[in-house]
Amino acid sequence: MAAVDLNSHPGHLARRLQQAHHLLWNTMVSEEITSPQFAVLNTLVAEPGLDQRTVGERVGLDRSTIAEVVSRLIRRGYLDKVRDPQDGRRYLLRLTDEGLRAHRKLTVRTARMNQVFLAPLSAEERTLFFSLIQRVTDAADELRSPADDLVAHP
Amino acid sequence: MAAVDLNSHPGHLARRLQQAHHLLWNTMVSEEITSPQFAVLNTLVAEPGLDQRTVGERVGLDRSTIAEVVSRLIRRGYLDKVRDPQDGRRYLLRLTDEGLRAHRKLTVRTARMNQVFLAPLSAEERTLFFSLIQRVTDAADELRSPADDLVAHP
DNA sequence: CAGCAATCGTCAGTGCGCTGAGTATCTGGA
DNA sequence: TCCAGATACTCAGCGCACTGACGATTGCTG
Repeated sequence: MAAVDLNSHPGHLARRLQQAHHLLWNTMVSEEITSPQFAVLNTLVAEPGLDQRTVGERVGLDRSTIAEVVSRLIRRGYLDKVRDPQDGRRYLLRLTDEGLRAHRKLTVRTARMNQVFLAPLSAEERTLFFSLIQRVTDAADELRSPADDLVAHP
Repeated sequence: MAAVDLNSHPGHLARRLQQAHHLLWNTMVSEEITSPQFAVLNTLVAEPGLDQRTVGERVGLDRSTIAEVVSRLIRRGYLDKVRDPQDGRRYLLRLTDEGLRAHRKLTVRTARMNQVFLAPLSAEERTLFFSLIQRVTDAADELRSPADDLVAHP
């Protein structure tokens, strides 16, 4: 009766999009390393020796989740974790050779997968796809921390 | 060095979009009932007495996950579950009065939340947003079960 | 310089999401 | 009629994701 069409609910669509992606990732990229794990490796390729919290911030994972992801990557030998001698609260993260090799292999495969995933869209549509999602996400993120940059002098 | 821009990875963006949505849902809709739980309630408003597997199919949850979601909804008194007298393998699901009330309340709130969530987009952009995501998702889903409808005579 | 607030990380608890293995039930064909 | 395959559900195991509470370390300030 008063039921709603879930296809007009962005949250529902976001979930389905992620599921579809997860499926494709598993078949085309890796069953070992997940997409968030790849994101962590990728961040550490760009900025080796980053601390755990900052890595989490770069890839969009909270302190608890990044801890779990990192511990799995360490368990599998892709990462090293050492205490920061300058600041005993921090752990500094660095890729192992194995981790670097894994990142190289996965970079190729994810590129292929993204091609397949985005195949239904034209070039302009892909650009639109990215920018629409990013605008919505960024706006929602700012609702959490309203105008941090304007409060540099508290 | 060989690091990639994660913002050109649809999987990464999908995850961030869902996170942003989750955040807004918690603050604007409910901390009790989650978005997938609402999807289940909504499906049963439209089609009361559906069996568990079919509900899962409607909202896009596999057999294991729908079982957990349903059990939580039952525990909180929103759902009833009875064996199908016609087919002893099935469980038939039905909303309680409490479940119906919850659905009504959440319908209003989700509508408000979607307004806020999509606020950065114009009307045409919203339409585009929905259709782009849906086209990508549908295409990926078909890679799993290629042309089921053409195999009606195996 | 002593103490207190901020910061980094861990842990417990809850919930979503998937696969693979196992059980009960049903259905169609030899 | 009986059994072999399909179907519905459960359970165990893994992984992502968040909050709130906690302990350790640091750094600022009185």
